[in-house]
Amino acid sequence: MKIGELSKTSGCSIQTIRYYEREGLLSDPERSEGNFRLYSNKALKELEFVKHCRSLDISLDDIKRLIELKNKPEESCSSVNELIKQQLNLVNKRMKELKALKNELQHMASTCNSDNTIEGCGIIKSLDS
Amino acid sequence: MKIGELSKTSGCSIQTIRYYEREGLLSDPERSEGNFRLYSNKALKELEFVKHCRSLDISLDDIKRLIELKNKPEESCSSVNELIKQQLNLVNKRMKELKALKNELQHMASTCNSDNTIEGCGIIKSLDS
DNA sequence: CTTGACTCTATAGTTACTATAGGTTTTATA
DNA sequence: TATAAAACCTATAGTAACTATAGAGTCAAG
Repeated sequence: MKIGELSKTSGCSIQTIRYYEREGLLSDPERSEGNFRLYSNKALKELEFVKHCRSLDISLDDIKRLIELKNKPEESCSSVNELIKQQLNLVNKRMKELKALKNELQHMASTCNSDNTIEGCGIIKSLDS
Repeated sequence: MKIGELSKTSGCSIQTIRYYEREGLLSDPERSEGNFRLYSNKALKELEFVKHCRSLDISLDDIKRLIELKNKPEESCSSVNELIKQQLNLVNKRMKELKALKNELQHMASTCNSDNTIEGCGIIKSLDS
């Protein structure tokens, strides 16, 4: 299939597919006589792997590492595990931050009386302090 | 005070301060004879306002809007309230995403037996599906 | 009067894409 | 068969919010 079809099947934009290729996350596809990219089902699988990783917010660099590891099936998977754990740490950290953030925003919103002028607005006041 | 001192007092890097100035979030400071930026306490307050907003993940564009609103003390503060509510929505949305993400990552981590080879690694398997 | 710390501007790099310009190839229609 | 439209190509620039660098000027201390 050509890139347009791969794009529709995978849900990745054409530009993103070409970008992943440039970044070395997808293997170089065959080319038609007119230099169009030609993809197999294997290529679709590769792309879906990347997509799945991205949906877990794994960075492109880390995805590259995972792909390399995938290609060494005899090695220990402890590095894969390590990577996932680190990702989990990142997520946990970000969640904590977001919780604190949510609390402050909620508190701020509660201090606003919409009939007020900005002069007396509790939100602006709390941002000022 | 000069930019170095402002940087230390505020905890913002010198580059960030200059960047905020370029972006119109800080008013243009006085300059010394040798063209060094000279800041007052008012400037420090301005910077702290921006910093506080950023700690709430409010975008620079939105901060600009808040600053404009701050300078119209007689207007209704409903737009300020609206902005904060939208910010809260963003945060809530992101938190939901992160929760889903965390669940999947945790599940994945649990399928890994560190003594395994990558061949049999549950993490890679679930990323593949 | 020189050294070193500080500051200046302008520019490029970061992440993960998205968008555009300008050109080629393929496919569909007249 | 001619041509127009759709799909594709590469290369480059833009996005957010900074951070880092190069190369130069300024200022205080010894």
